[in-house]
Amino acid sequence: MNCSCENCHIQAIFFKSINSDELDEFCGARVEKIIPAGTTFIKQGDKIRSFKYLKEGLIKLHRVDDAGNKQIISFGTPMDFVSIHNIFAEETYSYSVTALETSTVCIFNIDIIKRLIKTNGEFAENLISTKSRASNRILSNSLDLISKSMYGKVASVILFFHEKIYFTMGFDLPISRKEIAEYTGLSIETVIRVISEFRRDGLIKVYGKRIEIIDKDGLMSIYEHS
Amino acid sequence: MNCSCENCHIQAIFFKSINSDELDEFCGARVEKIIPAGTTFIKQGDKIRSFKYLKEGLIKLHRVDDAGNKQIISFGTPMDFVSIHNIFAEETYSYSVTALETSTVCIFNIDIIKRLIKTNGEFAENLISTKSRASNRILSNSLDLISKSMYGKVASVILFFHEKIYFTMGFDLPISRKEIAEYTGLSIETVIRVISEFRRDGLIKVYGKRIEIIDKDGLMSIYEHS
DNA sequence: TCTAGTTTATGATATATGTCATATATTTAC
DNA sequence: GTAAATATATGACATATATCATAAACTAGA
Repeated sequence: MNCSCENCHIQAIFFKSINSDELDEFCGARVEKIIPAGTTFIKQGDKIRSFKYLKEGLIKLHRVDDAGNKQIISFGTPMDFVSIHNIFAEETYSYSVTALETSTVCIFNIDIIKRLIKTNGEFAENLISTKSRASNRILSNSLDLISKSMYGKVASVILFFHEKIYFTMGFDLPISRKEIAEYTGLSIETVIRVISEFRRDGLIKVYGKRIEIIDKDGLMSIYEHS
Repeated sequence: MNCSCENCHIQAIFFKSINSDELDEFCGARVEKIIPAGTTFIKQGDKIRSFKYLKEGLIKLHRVDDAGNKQIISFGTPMDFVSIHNIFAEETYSYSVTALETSTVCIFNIDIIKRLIKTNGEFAENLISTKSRASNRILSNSLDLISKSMYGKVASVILFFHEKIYFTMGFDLPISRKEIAEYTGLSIETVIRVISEFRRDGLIKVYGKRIEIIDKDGLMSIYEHS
């Protein structure tokens, strides 16, 4: 068992600073796990016992806030290092992680990561950069939502899946209207109504979860001008 | 010039891992600067040339988003390390920093920090923890705002300054109604109206910027139940 | 195949929030 | 100290958004 997977972003981005001895130690303790869509494989409140990396698939970060409201924090692709947001700050996870599509997760020994930080300065620097960029991205998306109207919020979700995940004009939304509501802070009915309005205005076509973007400039203009 | 300031959080929290030789090198290049209230000492888009730490005072992080809207990201006390959110992720700042009260900032050579990360593993680990906790706090506040009504949003601002900054029932708000609007995503008029309503309902007393909390439980209940 | 549950959808209506107008109070610039 | 700018405040009104009700479409499981 090693880390020689061809498409592994960890290798490309994260461990360019690791020498082959370190890589062997690191990957010797690696476990690869396939997570079926819909499975919650990290639970808010659980003790952090390992370092998890999304090798393939699509996941959502979500939490229950102090008032008991369910809330989606962000959506993640293999470019994101699933468990890095909490791992060095807290003993337990402050969010849950659920697979939206069948996903592959690599599970590493957390002590080896911590030892690497201490012994390999370049690794530490790369980890800090990667972590910073990932959390800046999440924060920026969250801040965007605060100041936008329901149209801007829903447009931002559609554009996110188009521009960051699927890259095509037509795609199947991997989340329900209810999840869009949990992400944007809108009510379900408002989300559905805005989608219907986008459809009536010829911005998108909708067939259940299937979305086809017809007027991308129009959507972007709505997103930008709230 | 050294780092022997008695109340320095950097020493207590951040540099417990630094030996005296490293401390000398680190602090030899330190510059201390007094920032008058209202001064913007980090500007969004500026190249990151130094590592800045808030020794004393109160600051706000703010940005102009892609659509050109002014937005306040968070408020910071000396417990926050001002420039760590961007420093290892980007070449330039993605936010501005302005003093809300007269503040003292310690400015360190950024290359020395980067060298310390590479040569001192414990320092690197402490930096990662500190940074994680700070950005988790900011994100959590931002997520809280997304799902709350105007009452919850304004209550959260009042409770923040009471519980995190001044600790007394009576205090002077360090920000204007307009800034509360920029932080919460509400309009100025809505912020003013909600504050007036809290006053009429006997939750707070208001004399311009002066706030006195009369019914803290009531405020917290509003915050929690939206 | 049927039933129960969930998801999507829409209308009617109530409430929350924004916009525009205006007035007073406060701060800033000269 | 005065004028101009900014901040606070409130009313009237328009628009955005939530809530409640209902129904059709779509799953999941027996």
